[in-house]
Amino acid sequence: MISAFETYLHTHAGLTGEEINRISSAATARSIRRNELILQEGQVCRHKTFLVSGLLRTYGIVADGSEHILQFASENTWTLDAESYDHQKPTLFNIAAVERSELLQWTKPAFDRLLLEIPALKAFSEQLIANSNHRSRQRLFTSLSATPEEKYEDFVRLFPDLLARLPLHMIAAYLGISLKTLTRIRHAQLKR
Amino acid sequence: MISAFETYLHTHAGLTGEEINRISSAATARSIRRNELILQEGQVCRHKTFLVSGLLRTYGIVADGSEHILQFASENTWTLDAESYDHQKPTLFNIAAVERSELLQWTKPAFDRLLLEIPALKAFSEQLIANSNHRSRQRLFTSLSATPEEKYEDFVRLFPDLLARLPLHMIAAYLGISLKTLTRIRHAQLKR
DNA sequence: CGATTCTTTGAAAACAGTCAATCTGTGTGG
DNA sequence: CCACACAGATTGACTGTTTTCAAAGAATCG
Repeated sequence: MISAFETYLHTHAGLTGEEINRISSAATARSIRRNELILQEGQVCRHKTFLVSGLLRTYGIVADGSEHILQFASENTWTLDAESYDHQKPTLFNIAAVERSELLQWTKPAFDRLLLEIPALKAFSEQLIANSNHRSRQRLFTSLSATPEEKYEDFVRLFPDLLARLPLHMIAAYLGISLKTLTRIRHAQLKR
Repeated sequence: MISAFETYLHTHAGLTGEEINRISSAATARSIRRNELILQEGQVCRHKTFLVSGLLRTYGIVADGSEHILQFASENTWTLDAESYDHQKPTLFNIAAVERSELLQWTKPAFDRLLLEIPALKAFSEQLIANSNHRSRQRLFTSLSATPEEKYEDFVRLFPDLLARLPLHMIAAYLGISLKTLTRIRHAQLKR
């Protein structure tokens, strides 16, 4: 489990073996079951999480009880609620496992220390943040401008691998459309 | 015009006078008229821009010709297309003046040098990026979960000062609703 | 002051959402 | 190993809202 992470760091961040060891050994491994929460509304996000295997979703619940999904995270990606983590204040969102998942986690003090000690990790981190912002900006634009059908096609294009792993109601909650509309779209596409 | 910027840096970034001078003197001042573009789809975003006065909007145009607004920037805020700026590649968006505006601009090489030379500026920069990400995540969530009426109320709450400065069709393009719906909402609220 | 831009309104059509029932497949516990 | 329960998917009928198209009046910019 650690080794999958080390391979990831090696190929994506270009760190030295010694640096990678330092980062790995500061992590705690953890395994969670389907539907288990790693962050709950009202709590403070105390860890940075790397997903070795499995699938997580970040979602919020509004007044009428409906769930809306901000993000999916799958193998070899990171997840957290940045706002809550950065300022160590209560979050508005939840992070839960869609599938049984294997995680590595760092507390904020531990990771902050690593960032100071390892400039290349800091640089890699900034790059990840920039990517994540870019994606969220892109998604906001789609959310503003696309029809439900285009949103679905976009999703299929961007996350072909997630399609089979997610129940449709979660895809609908991610796209901001109703489950009914999503089934209608899929039905219409079969005819093509 | 420079002095308004220096006051801003002084109160928000906590830099020394010498650092502030260095930053100011690397900037180019520029004044633009209503509807003038400072970035156009297909171009590379070559500058980081600070808005001394006025109002800008960042928008994209989709296949059917409709305009969707990602962001407004007003006095004492920064604007650019980060994706295009970071990688110096063509942008998908446009940035145009809603009102006559006064800008300060830095080229990427110039600003990158400042970031290296002035660690406090780097830190301040990271903070601005984090804030902007947080806002865009928040907005994505609203866009997914709120009704048109809630979106409008949110906008009024967040940007009370912009309300009178923007034509309604731009507010609608920002909220992702039709102009007709926006007028309906406003009409309904008068009755309360 | 003239021209453009902006706002409001109406009528009609399109679309997505809600509610409710049924069907399917999967997995768990007996 | 089977039966049952449960989560997920699909469908139908209906409702309500939003959009589209179009026109006219109001306000604002240059």
